[in-house]
Amino acid sequence: MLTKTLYVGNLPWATTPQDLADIFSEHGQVVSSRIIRDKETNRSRGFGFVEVADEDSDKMIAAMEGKEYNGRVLTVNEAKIRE
DNA sequence: GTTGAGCGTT
Repeated sequence: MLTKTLYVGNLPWATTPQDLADIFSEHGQVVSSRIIRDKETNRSRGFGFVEVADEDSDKMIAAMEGKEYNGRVLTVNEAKIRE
Protein backbone atom coordinates (compact mmCIF):
# COMPACT_ATOMS: atom_id res chain seq x y z
CA MET A 1 0.00 0.00 0.00
CA LEU A 2 1.12 3.53 -0.75
CA THR A 3 1.50 5.41 2.50
CA LYS A 4 2.37 8.82 3.86
CA THR A 5 3.84 9.72 7.24
CA LEU A 6 2.20 12.48 9.23
CA TYR A 7 3.81 14.59 11.92
CA VAL A 8 1.59 15.09 14.96
CA GLY A 9 2.61 17.72 17.50
CA ASN A 10 1.29 19.45 20.63
CA LEU A 11 0.15 16.14 22.06
CA PRO A 12 -0.76 15.63 25.73
CA TRP A 13 1.95 13.81 27.69
CA ALA A 14 -0.21 10.76 28.22
CA THR A 15 -0.97 10.21 24.54
CA THR A 16 -0.07 6.73 23.29
CA PRO A 17 0.50 5.38 19.76
CA GLN A 18 -2.81 3.55 20.06
CA ASP A 19 -4.51 6.81 20.91
CA LEU A 20 -3.12 8.31 17.71
CA ALA A 21 -4.19 5.32 15.66
CA ASP A 22 -7.64 5.44 17.20
CA ILE A 23 -8.08 9.14 16.53
CA PHE A 24 -6.77 9.12 12.97
CA SER A 25 -8.60 5.94 12.08
CA GLU A 26 -11.82 7.90 12.26
CA HIS A 27 -10.82 9.84 9.15
CA GLY A 28 -8.78 7.35 7.14
CA GLN A 29 -6.68 4.22 7.00
CA VAL A 30 -3.93 4.11 9.64
CA VAL A 31 -1.03 1.81 8.88
CA SER A 32 1.08 2.46 11.97
CA SER A 33 1.65 5.08 14.65
CA ARG A 34 4.46 5.99 16.99
CA ILE A 35 5.14 8.40 19.84
CA ILE A 36 8.59 9.93 20.12
CA ARG A 37 10.07 9.83 23.57
CA ASP A 38 13.24 10.99 25.20
CA LYS A 39 15.92 8.30 25.02
CA GLU A 40 17.35 9.20 28.42
CA THR A 41 14.24 9.58 30.54
CA ASN A 42 11.80 7.62 28.35
CA ARG A 43 9.25 10.38 28.81
CA SER A 44 7.00 11.46 25.95
CA ARG A 45 8.29 14.41 23.94
CA GLY A 46 4.74 15.46 23.15
CA PHE A 47 4.77 14.56 19.47
CA GLY A 48 4.64 11.56 17.23
CA PHE A 49 4.16 10.15 13.75
CA VAL A 50 1.32 8.37 12.05
CA GLU A 51 1.71 6.36 8.86
CA VAL A 52 -1.51 6.53 6.86
CA ALA A 53 -2.86 5.63 3.42
CA ASP A 54 -1.65 8.15 0.84
CA GLU A 55 -5.15 8.63 -0.54
CA ASP A 56 -6.47 9.55 2.91
CA SER A 57 -3.52 11.61 4.17
CA ASP A 58 -4.88 14.95 2.95
CA LYS A 59 -8.29 14.37 4.48
CA MET A 60 -6.78 13.23 7.78
CA ILE A 61 -4.53 16.27 7.99
CA ALA A 62 -7.43 18.58 7.18
CA ALA A 63 -9.61 16.83 9.74
CA MET A 64 -7.10 16.71 12.62
CA GLU A 65 -5.06 19.87 12.13
CA GLY A 66 -6.15 22.49 14.66
CA LYS A 67 -8.46 20.05 16.38
CA GLU A 68 -8.53 19.65 20.13
CA TYR A 69 -7.53 16.51 21.98
CA ASN A 70 -7.46 16.23 25.78
CA GLY A 71 -7.38 20.00 26.05
CA ARG A 72 -4.54 20.49 23.55
CA VAL A 73 -4.82 21.76 19.99
CA LEU A 74 -3.23 19.22 17.70
CA THR A 75 -0.64 20.12 15.08
CA VAL A 76 -0.77 17.87 12.04
CA ASN A 77 1.14 18.03 8.79
CA GLU A 78 3.18 15.90 6.44
CA ALA A 79 6.38 14.66 8.01
CA LYS A 80 9.85 15.20 6.64
CA ILE A 81 11.63 12.44 4.84
CA ARG A 82 13.71 10.34 7.18
CA GLU A 83 16.96 9.34 5.52
C1' DG B 1 4.45 13.25 40.46
C1' DT B 2 8.30 17.96 36.46
C1' DT B 3 8.12 20.18 30.60
C1' DG B 4 5.60 22.58 25.61
C1' DA B 5 8.90 23.98 20.69
C1' DG B 6 9.62 20.64 17.62
C1' DC B 7 10.35 16.21 12.82
C1' DG B 8 11.27 9.77 14.73
C1' DT B 9 13.93 4.24 15.45
C1' DT B 10 14.82 -0.24 13.88
